[in-house]
Amino acid sequence: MKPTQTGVLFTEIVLEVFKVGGLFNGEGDRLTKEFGLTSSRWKILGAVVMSPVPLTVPQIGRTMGQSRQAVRRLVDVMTQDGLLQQVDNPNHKRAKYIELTPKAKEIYGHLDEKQIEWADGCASGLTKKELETTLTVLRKISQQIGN
Amino acid sequence: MKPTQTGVLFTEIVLEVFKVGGLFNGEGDRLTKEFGLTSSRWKILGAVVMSPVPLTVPQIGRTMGQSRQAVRRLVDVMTQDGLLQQVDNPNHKRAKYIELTPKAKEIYGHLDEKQIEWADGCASGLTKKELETTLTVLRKISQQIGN
DNA sequence: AGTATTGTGACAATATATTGTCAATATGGA
DNA sequence: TCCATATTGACAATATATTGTCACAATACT
Repeated sequence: MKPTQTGVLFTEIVLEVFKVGGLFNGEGDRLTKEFGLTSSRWKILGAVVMSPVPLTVPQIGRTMGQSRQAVRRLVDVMTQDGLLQQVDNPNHKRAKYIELTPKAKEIYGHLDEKQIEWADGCASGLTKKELETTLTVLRKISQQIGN
Repeated sequence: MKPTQTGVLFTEIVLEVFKVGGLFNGEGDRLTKEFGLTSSRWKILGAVVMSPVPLTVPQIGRTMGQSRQAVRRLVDVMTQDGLLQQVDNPNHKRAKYIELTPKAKEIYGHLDEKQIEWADGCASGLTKKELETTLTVLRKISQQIGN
């Protein structure tokens, strides 16, 4: 079987996504270091902050495209570290709602500032249209694969 | 500080890259399962196959945007499994060249077939132009962050 | 109501990956 | 040549993440 033109392009995108993902993780670690966080823990905070409704651990996992066990572990560590609270969920006896502590909210605010500067820097040299197309394509891929 | 329009877009792309990366990894694991491989090990094979010149472990790492230690570990395991050979490098006493064994070459061929079908499926519904823009943007990001 | 299916926490095993350190090897420049 | 710097393998510690299993809780369906 011969690859189609778009198929080849797609393969190259896959490899580049892996690479860029690794680089983003490194950048996230760098930005969060002064607050004693990591890229992964920051992402947990982000998922909780962004959601309009309170989230449980498995829901955070689904938002991030990760297993509930991976999120479970991070949430437990971050609860120990005084960044998250697990509060009762009236709709479910076992699955608690996850909330940021005041300490975490403050840190998240600082990080948001830094992240905005960083993102602006990264996005310079790229047009709005290019970025929109990229986001659209990535989201379509995400949906197609299964989410 | 207020985020720029492109900055916000960029942030969304970051999150989507993480998600899609995870999904790609899952797909890679699925495709390679019947050959006893994983996504990560397949990527090692790909890096070696694609390169026009023989590569050392750290060079594979740089190609993939990964630490040499991560690649080192996989290469050692795969050598044990009879997939890779580490041959003398006339230019360096310690850093050997990494080669595929015949067994690995055969598996890689089969995987390439499967991957082409998969990529074609994923790319359907996306135009060539969209994919090209996406690849270009991701590569620019990769370069900008530092690679 | 009763039952089958799904979702969840807890726990364990394993895979993947980064960071750090040290000694040996290369490399580039005075 | 000599020396400072960078690269590499070896080893260790730690972080991240998936898969699997089990018991319990919630849900859907009859």
